[in-house]
Amino acid sequence: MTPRSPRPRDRGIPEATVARLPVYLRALQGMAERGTLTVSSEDLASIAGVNSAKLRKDLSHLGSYGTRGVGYDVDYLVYQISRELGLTQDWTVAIAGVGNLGRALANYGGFGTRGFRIAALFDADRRVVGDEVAGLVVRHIDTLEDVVGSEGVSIGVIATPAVSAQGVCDRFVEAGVTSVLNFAPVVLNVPPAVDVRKVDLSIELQILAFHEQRKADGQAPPEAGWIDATEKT
Amino acid sequence: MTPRSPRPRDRGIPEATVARLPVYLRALQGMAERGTLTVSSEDLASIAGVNSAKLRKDLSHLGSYGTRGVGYDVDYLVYQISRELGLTQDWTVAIAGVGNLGRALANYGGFGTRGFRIAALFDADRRVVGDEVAGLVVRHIDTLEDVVGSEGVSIGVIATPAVSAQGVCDRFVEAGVTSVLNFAPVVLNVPPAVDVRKVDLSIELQILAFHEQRKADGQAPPEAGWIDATEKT
DNA sequence: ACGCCCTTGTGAAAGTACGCACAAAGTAGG
DNA sequence: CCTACTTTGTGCGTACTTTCACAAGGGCGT
Repeated sequence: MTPRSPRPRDRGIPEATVARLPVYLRALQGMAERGTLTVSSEDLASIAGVNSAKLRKDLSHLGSYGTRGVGYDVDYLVYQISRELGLTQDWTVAIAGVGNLGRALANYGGFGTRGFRIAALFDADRRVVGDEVAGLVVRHIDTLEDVVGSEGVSIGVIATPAVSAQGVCDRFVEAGVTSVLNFAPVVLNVPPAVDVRKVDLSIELQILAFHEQRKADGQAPPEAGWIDATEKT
Repeated sequence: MTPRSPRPRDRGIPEATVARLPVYLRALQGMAERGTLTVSSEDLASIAGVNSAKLRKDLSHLGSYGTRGVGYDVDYLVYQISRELGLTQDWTVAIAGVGNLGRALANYGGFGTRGFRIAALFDADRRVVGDEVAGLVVRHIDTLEDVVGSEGVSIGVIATPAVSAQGVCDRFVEAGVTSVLNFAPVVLNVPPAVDVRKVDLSIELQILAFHEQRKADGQAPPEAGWIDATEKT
């Protein structure tokens, strides 16, 4: 059954909306810094690069925070979106893998303007362990369980080589981490209660290549064509 | 109008499918290296972390490359997906911004197992210009136009600070680049003929935080609740 | 050559997402 | 107070995506 959940408001915000809220938030924070007090859906949408109707529908999922004829109060909207995204509390993050990517992440100042605290950096390479990166001492990966437990890490970032990723992920999960951000080019296996998001540099490039090829196809005369192996060897 | 496009095959592959093809490709390349000859949609789907019906429908957009009762020939499928993604030709890439992230990208060996050639690295900081990174000498950003032209760069990667991103993007576009991969946390403005893809580290973390909060909400008793500013000041 | 079994390819249904267009609601000016 | 103007919030049609379920096709053993 469960005809109506007993919750006051239907908290079912669409995934697509959730993915755009951080974009709106960043745009709004920029406006707030510049002293803008209110903004219309039209203006904010144009800055965020989306359709204004979509923006309004997205925001309507959080509640009716706009004023008709005027627009949205910038500061208030920043607060509401932050709250919805869970940025009014601090999340503790640990990064595994201190190569160039791990360093880039560790130094990514402010990390989305507050909300995230990097508590630890891990690496398996003894030559790196002990180094100071972004104000933190790199720890050996074997201390992962201890540190995750004592620091209360809830988000694990994997910036290791592909072969180590699943192993590190398992250790994160075992230690109690329930969200993982994966930069390694592998599909991670996790229990259903754990969220994984993947960022894959080469996948993005390949998608661009696909569209790039399309453009070239359209402009070139249809003669050439691909050398198509009709035979399977 | 335009009831049927005059093209031989309907080349309209859904965006959602294109985004998954690189994942399948990587899984298949791994199998090929391990000597696997054929694979069923069920098995490949499970490795790629998707539903098997979805996998089959995705592949069906490329053509009927499977054999009923048997599965797909791994090598053949690798070739077909590569071809569709445009990886049978080489794409020339330039990276702007040689901080930690730019270095990580430059050193990302093989870059999706061939298909992409990094032709140049640019930076505005004279202390970095002249350094050798990943076998390339870092050039000053002011040589961007010359190099993009002479090297035939078609994909530009932006790994600069946010403030410089739009400027660098404009220069890329002006120099003839038609695809941009943006790692800076800004929304880029480009002409319609240019493709932009965005990778944003902090957005991904914020999405994770949202879901993390959800989990916490469900488990905690409904008492606490947020301190909700009912008044708009 | 036949029939069984396996796996693909796809029609159809269900679920999401998008964007137009407009009524509702608020401001501002007289 | 009333009218004109602005901008939100949303109902609705359309398009895309996912998933189910099964008929069609092909290999393999006998």
